[in-house]
Amino acid sequence: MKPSIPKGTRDFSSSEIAKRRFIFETIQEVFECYGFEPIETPSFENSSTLMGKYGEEGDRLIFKILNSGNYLQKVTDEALEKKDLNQISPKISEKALRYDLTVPFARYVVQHQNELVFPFKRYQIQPVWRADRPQKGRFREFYQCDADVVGSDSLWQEVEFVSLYDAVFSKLRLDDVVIRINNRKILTGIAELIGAEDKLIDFTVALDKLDKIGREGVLNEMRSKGLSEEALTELEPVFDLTGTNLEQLQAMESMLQDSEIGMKGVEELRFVVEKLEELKLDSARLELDITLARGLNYYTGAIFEVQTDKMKLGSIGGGGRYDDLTGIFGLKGMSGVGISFGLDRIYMVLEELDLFSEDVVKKPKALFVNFGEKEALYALKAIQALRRDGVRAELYPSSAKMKKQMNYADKREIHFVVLAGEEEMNTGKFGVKNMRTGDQQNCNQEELMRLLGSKD
RNA sequence: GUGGUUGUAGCUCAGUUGGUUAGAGCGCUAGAUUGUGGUUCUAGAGGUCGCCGGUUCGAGACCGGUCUUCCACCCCA
Repeated sequence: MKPSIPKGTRDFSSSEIAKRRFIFETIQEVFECYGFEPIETPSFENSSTLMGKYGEEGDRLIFKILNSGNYLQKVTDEALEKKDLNQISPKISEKALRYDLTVPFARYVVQHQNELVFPFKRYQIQPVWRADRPQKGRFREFYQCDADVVGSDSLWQEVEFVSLYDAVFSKLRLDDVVIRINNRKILTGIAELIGAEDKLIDFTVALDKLDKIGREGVLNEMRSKGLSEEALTELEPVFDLTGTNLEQLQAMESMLQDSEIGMKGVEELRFVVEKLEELKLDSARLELDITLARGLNYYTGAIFEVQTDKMKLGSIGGGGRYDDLTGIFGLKGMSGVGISFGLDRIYMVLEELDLFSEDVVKKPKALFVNFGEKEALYALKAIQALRRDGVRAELYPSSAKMKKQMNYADKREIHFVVLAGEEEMNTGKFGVKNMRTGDQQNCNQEELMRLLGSKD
């Protein structure tokens, strides 16, 4: 049997782990700096918790877990005969793998509402699974790093999240990141204005594709979804928006005069944009984009999407406000807003741009050559002392040929090889070879500690 | 879910209109070098050609199916 792993999953080498950890730690540090506290939820939930929360498309992409035991027991012969999946699926599968972190979080908030202090700020860094077809930057198992606040409808939270995005990407030295921002209320307002409220989802999904399929493409898609020519004509000004964020908002304001919800959206966006102009971003750019829609249908206010033009890849982060996410689990009137970082895509970008510094990968500092039982014991005494000082040191496990041991050190890129044979033992010395320069010197244990204990 | 693409040694890949025993580079193991890695030289090991079926006297090559890789769409981080 040829060993393999499932489609869309990956093994990680130690150097990849080191780099991934660096990203995790950076994000985690910033999350905590902004006052978020960690939680974790199970990797699988009851199907009923997840199903129906991500739209029809989402349901298809949820990994369902087959019941244990005789999972066909509850299925009627009739349903089986007809191969009626909608009937069979819920009977044979009652659990499903986590599809994102937001819905489990909503469940968590409702379930633990009495123990939480609101506004509740949590972050969560865990893998999620999607039964998607893998392609560039798209995996079936990947990590999301989420931070959300529930129990506050303050727009300052939106301001904080944009600032948080900026802080993380600045720390990762990934500059020229674009944070696109929009507000669902504006989209609703536009739909209202052109008389397409009932087709809000189709409308926003089509509009979102503007940069991909162009103006005509968008109009065609809207036509095919049943929007009237009249509506499309009224939409024209949206495509012609230009100028700064505030100028565009100005234009939207005059356009949405007759839509109460639209005006609310403009007002909200203006608040966020204005405050961030005062506060200044470090390296990211905040860009108002009226065409930004994002598929998830629970967003009701601000929506964010983070992209980098340094690499052709989907978004590396996204988020938004949802006024009633916990409502479906029975807790009404709880507004939440949150953002997510796509770790795996950020990794790809940093790798592509060669932004990982070399020292994220921790190599052992010293390998002691094994010359035999007595010498090995002598070496291990020094190794123990080094380890107490936090120096990564080890002994070659067997007294193999010198060439083999040296070769081993070389391949693992170990900085120093320490040689202590009979002669060194008798004089209490150690031969230390620097594998990068090839220099070799004799020293006593004290000097050895100083040499290997130093930075690099 | 739709369309395309890929699969030959551990890795990267050659392999002619179908024709004997399927190759190269790198890597690996050993030796040259019994206390010194990288460089060099020599020798060696390593392949049911993704899998199943079909066409043929004969298939790594052609046909069908299936799995896999990567890419695009849908959708998304």
